[in-house]
Amino acid sequence: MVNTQSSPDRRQEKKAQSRERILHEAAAIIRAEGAERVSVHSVMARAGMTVGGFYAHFPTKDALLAAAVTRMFDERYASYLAHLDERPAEDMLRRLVDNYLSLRHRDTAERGCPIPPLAGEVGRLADPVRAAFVAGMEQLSQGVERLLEVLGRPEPAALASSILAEMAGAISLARVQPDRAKAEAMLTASRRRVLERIGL
Amino acid sequence: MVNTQSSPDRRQEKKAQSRERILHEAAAIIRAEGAERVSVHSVMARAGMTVGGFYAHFPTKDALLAAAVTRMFDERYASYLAHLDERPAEDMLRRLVDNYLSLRHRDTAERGCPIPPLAGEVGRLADPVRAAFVAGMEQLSQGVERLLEVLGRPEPAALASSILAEMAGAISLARVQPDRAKAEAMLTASRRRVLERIGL
DNA sequence: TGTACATCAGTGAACGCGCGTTCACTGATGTAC
DNA sequence: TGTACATCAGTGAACGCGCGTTCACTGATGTAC
Repeated sequence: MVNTQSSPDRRQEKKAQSRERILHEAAAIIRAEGAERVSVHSVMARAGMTVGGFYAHFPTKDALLAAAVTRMFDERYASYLAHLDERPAEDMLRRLVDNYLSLRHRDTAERGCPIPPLAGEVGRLADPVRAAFVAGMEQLSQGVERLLEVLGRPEPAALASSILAEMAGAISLARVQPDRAKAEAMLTASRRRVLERIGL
Repeated sequence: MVNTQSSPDRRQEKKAQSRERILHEAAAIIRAEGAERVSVHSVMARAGMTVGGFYAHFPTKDALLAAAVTRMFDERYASYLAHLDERPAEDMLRRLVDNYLSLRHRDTAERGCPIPPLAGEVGRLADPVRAAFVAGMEQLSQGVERLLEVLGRPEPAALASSILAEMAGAISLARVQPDRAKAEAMLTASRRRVLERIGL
């Protein structure tokens, strides 16, 4: 009965796809170059459109940034956090730490964790952007806390916070260090100590 | 014999003072708002001058940023690093960690450590700026390593790197968190664990 | 000591450029009959 | 099925603004004699 050939809103669907592309490109720029490097022109060009069309999707640039930050956390962690209990807590934590503190993560910022590139500058951005960031960060922290709780570690919330701080700091500093061997040494130093602190 | 009233170069001295003011203001802006927020106009206005005069002191804005980054590390750590051996290594380390992971440090970014506000964006700045940052960071890391060595801790370089990553990450995340109590909990969590890992 | 000239730190207007946002428009898609 | 009109996602020029840098200038300080 439903007309799929030319449904009531094929136009609406097209628009939703455009919005997705804008969000995706904004997220990639933020991760690779920081939120202050996102310009309406650059995002729209990467999404295959021109500047004027932007305002059919978002009321302001800040609204885009807030939506993009939420999207970034979802892209990287929503699936992980939704399936916390499907494998042993040890495996889940080891996977997180090994992926995070890897040269691969250092070298592919445009698909990496949103925290390191944003931590320094998000405090200066509009409130909704900051709020989106804090919400994503707390969700991740609570997920780690839950895994540590399952393992029976004491003070799981404090340990989760401490570990997240070290991981985010280590990736930031490893990305600044142009000497690849030194960067790897930093990541290895943190990876071993984080795993040890978790008890793995 | 030396004429102090109107010495050969009182003008040169005045100019040096202007340069100091420019550097100091640039450093304050970087720490409080990030390097991308430094504009020639804003720095000169804060230093009590106008834009055009800037180029009597620095050839480009990037040259200012590089000099300001070096200055920031010197202001905060040169004296500390020069007197590493004057007090027990335990005291020196405890002082560093307690000062670093404090609400006070979180709330006074404009006089704080250069690493947290710069870690995320220095990779996108000009090479000399990044080089100045890496040099400052490595000096601090080597200072901590030396103190850990004195205490006989195993793998002091790796432990220094790991601790620095956690401290920088924790301050960044605590600054993003608008809830002061939550921020304090994060700092306390990291402070206790860092001190424990050092063996204090 | 007094005068004439040289120096140069700092001024402020101007440049070309990229920014976020606005707006009159176009043209493909959707609806009404 | 065919035609006339409505909708609206996206275009691209324009706006006012702040940016880094340049440059002709000013006027206080320094030097020469």
